[in-house]
Amino acid sequence: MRPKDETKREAILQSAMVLINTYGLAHTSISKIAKEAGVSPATIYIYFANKEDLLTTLYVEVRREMAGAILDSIDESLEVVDAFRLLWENLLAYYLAYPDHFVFAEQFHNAPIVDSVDPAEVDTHFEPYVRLIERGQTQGQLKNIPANLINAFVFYPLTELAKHHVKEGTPMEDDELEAAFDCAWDAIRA
Amino acid sequence: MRPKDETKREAILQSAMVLINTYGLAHTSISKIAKEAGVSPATIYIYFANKEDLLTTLYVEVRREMAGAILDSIDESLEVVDAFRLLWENLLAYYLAYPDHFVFAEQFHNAPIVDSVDPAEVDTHFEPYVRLIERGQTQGQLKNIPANLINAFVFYPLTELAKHHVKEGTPMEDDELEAAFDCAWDAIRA
Amino acid sequence: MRPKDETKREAILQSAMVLINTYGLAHTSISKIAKEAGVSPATIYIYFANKEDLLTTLYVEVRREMAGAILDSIDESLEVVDAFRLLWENLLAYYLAYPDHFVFAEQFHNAPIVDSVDPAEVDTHFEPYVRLIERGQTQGQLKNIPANLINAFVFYPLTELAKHHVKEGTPMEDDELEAAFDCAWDAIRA
Amino acid sequence: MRPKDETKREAILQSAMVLINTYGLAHTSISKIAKEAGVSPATIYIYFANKEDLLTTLYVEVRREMAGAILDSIDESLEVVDAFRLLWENLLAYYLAYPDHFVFAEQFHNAPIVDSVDPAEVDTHFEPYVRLIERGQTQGQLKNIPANLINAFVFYPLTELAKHHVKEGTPMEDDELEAAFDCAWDAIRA
DNA sequence: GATGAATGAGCGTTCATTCAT
DNA sequence: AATGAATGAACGCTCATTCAT
Repeated sequence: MRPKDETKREAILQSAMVLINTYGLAHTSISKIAKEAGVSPATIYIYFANKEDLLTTLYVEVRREMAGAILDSIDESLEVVDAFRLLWENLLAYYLAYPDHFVFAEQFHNAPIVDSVDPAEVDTHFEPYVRLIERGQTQGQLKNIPANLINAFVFYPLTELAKHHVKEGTPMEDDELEAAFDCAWDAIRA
Repeated sequence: MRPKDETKREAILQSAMVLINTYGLAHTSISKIAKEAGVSPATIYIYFANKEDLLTTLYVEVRREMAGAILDSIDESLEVVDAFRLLWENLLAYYLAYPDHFVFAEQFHNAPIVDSVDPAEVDTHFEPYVRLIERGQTQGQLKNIPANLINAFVFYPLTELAKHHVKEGTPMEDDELEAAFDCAWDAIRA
Repeated sequence: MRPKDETKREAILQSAMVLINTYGLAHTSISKIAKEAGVSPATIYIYFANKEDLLTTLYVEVRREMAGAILDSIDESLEVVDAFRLLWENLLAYYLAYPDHFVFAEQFHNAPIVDSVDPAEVDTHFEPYVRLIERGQTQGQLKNIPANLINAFVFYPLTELAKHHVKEGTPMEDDELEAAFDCAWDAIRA
Repeated sequence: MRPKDETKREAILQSAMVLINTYGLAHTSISKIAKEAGVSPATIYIYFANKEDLLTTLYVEVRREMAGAILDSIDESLEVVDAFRLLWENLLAYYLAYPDHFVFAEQFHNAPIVDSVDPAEVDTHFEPYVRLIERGQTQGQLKNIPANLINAFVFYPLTELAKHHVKEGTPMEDDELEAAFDCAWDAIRA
């Protein structure tokens, strides 16, 4: 049977994310999530098979949303550098709108539990990004290096910057964003 | 009276790190650490005030060791680019020798518990690195951008690469290292 | 959902009282209470916030029951001496029926934990007794002394006698009861 | 071998009493007593066989001191009523000087652990008191009732009054003492 | 005699999960 | 679908006691 109340499901996921960001995976229990979401602990088991399922589902959905927000406006007609630039700005806009998503994704990504997520489930959504890199390399605009290296100089530095500003509660200034993009682009351009 | 057994303290810290890397902060309990270390749970409380103290102590010590291994051979007589290059190689050597340290530090760094560590306790040990950046900027070899930006393009990408290879169990090839350094240097050089 | 099982709550309170009377406050743990009551330790926390809440609740309920049993039949139409005599007999009957209550109340009353009970919660139920003393003093049948002094010569001696007989397992003979009442009345009468 | 440092033994007993009066038997551990007394937990086991031995020893010594302070000045040349009056004043003086002793003795006396004390060890010291009662009864000044009844109207009421004033931190006024003695004497005199 | 180190057992409490309604 | 009741297992931590010096 299909669950009735979609808002309840969302409340559970959202509460889990907030608690995990605030107190950590280790101190976030089902009953606390239930209380925060305003439902019974038992209700959570109607929407998710168990705690791990809840957490990994949350991670996959967050990653999917992030990928969509960042990549949806990227298309093959754009110059590679402009595509990267757009991607960069999308990422920034997203982090401003949903800082929680970044913080959660980073925590989860660095915990062993991430291994219980099928990488394909996440990777699929980043497919346009992979194609962008391939195009940049074929066209000679990007260094001819493994994709994960490109990754390491595009996503992680910005993610790190974003996290830093979220934590400090300070906004990211335009010129810092500009400088950061220059660094990233210098790092990977041919 | 019996003197404190320093090897016991080390066994506790080491066991904690291994378990946290394997099962995560959330699934690493005092009694599991004790069992892994071959001591009684009560013994842990002779060496550490409580679980948080144990974890933060572990983090600070790991960071200190990392800083030492990476920075000790850096001195002011080196050209800036050579200093960065040396630092890069030190980092790689360290990660090959102590991959656990990287994995643990990343997990801890991305969990909320990191906020209970006094940043100064960690930052002090990276002071030589900060001075290196300043020198590079005064001498015009580095971009004139905030230190945390430089950071974001030097440490995090390599850390990320290192983590990736640790997880996959694959070695990092010389040419990948070379390519990665080129990216990093291109990112930050003036 | 399942409704709360009131018999379970009672079993917990009763088990706590029995164990405390037998082994003392210091040696009565939640898990022992749970075992004695035939429930899980966790179940106790459905009915009580924590151990202290369980103990103080037990004390207040015991005191309330004692007050009811002793004072309910006292009314203002009785002569003061007859009222005291009736109270005396009620007390005796109650101690014969529920010796555990006396023993527990005394142990609790003499332990520092009693300070965490709001005195008002207990005192309210002894209000008729306070009024009886006031009446006896206004009518000139009782000595004009503070209420706690009257108390000290009415309740505590009998309580002590009752405890003594409970402990020894001997019954209180009619003539001892008679003699005891005479002492008490001689102590407080004008 | 005889323990060397008598002050250490006293410090342990005194610390135990203070902690038990403040936090209760249930929350007073050997290691807390040791810390309060400024010794090692292991040292306590040089002076006492185990925790129970420490506690019962403390109780017996407190009772002995109380008996001595109260009864030493009583001798057979005194009129019975004067003897009771003197005893009364001694008791008051003692409670003013050592309120802790009263509070501890009452707590211990009402806990099941008291059963592990040989009553004879305590009763011996109250022998003069028992003889006083016998004399009073033979001479016809006291009611002809069991000794424990006399007890119940002499010691417990005053003890209760004393405890009350200790807890409230208020002094006992002369006239209250006077009134209390009158009550007690009226209770037991022939 | 005196100590701090060391411990297995137990503490009060919360956990993830299931049950009964 | 949704709930609060219920639980055995596990949590972080402290216990009374002993060990090694």
